[in-house]
Amino acid sequence: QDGDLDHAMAVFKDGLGKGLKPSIIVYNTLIKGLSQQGLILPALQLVNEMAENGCHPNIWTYNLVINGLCKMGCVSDAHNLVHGAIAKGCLPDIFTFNTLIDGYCKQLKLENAIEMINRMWGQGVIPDVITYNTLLNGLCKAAKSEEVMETFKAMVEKECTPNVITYNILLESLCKAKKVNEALDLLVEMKNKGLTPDVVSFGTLITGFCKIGDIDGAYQLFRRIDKQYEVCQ
RNA sequence: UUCUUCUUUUGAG
Repeated sequence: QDGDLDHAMAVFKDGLGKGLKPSIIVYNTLIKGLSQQGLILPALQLVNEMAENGCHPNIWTYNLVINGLCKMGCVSDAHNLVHGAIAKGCLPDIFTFNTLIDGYCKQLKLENAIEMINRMWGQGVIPDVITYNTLLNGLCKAAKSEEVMETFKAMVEKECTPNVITYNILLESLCKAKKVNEALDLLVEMKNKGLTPDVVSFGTLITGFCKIGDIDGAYQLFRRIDKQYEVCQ
């Protein structure tokens, strides 16, 4: 977790040398660390070796490497690894799909992202709030504000309940389209839905007001943060 | 007593 993989690997090898049997959790932890640092080949090497020590990679194991690849922007490699996982009997789960969808969205390959969502339905994996948030964020970053709102409606129709992160993305999308007043309305709407705007909600709005040069509006929002915390405490 | 996925804000050019 601190990113000190050299140390972690040293301890791991030391344990192996002393005849200790690693658990799959130990493997997954190491694979996560390696993958997050972009050390994909060493990570895959562990994936290949672990069976020898009685630990068979599970879908979590593959998800960690898939995530590492996606975060590096190597989404097609990630997609290939999904097929590798399937070949080893590990079926993609909601995490696999959400990770890949985020990878495509971060590359603004939105058609690919949407295609993955369709494929999820086909495989009986139901898109969840994270799936929709991920796609909404991709559409937002691509400045497709109309499609953001359409997708938001679609998720509600599919009985997927938006959370604070959903609204934060919508707020950013509206701010990006310079529709700050609609964003303020949305702040009210989220409260009506029982959701409490958080520090990201306000930060997003304040940035939006600043970008259109409305410093007074930004400052008023800033002062509202204090009020909200007074209510909470 | 969590091994995996989603949101805002930064600098330089």
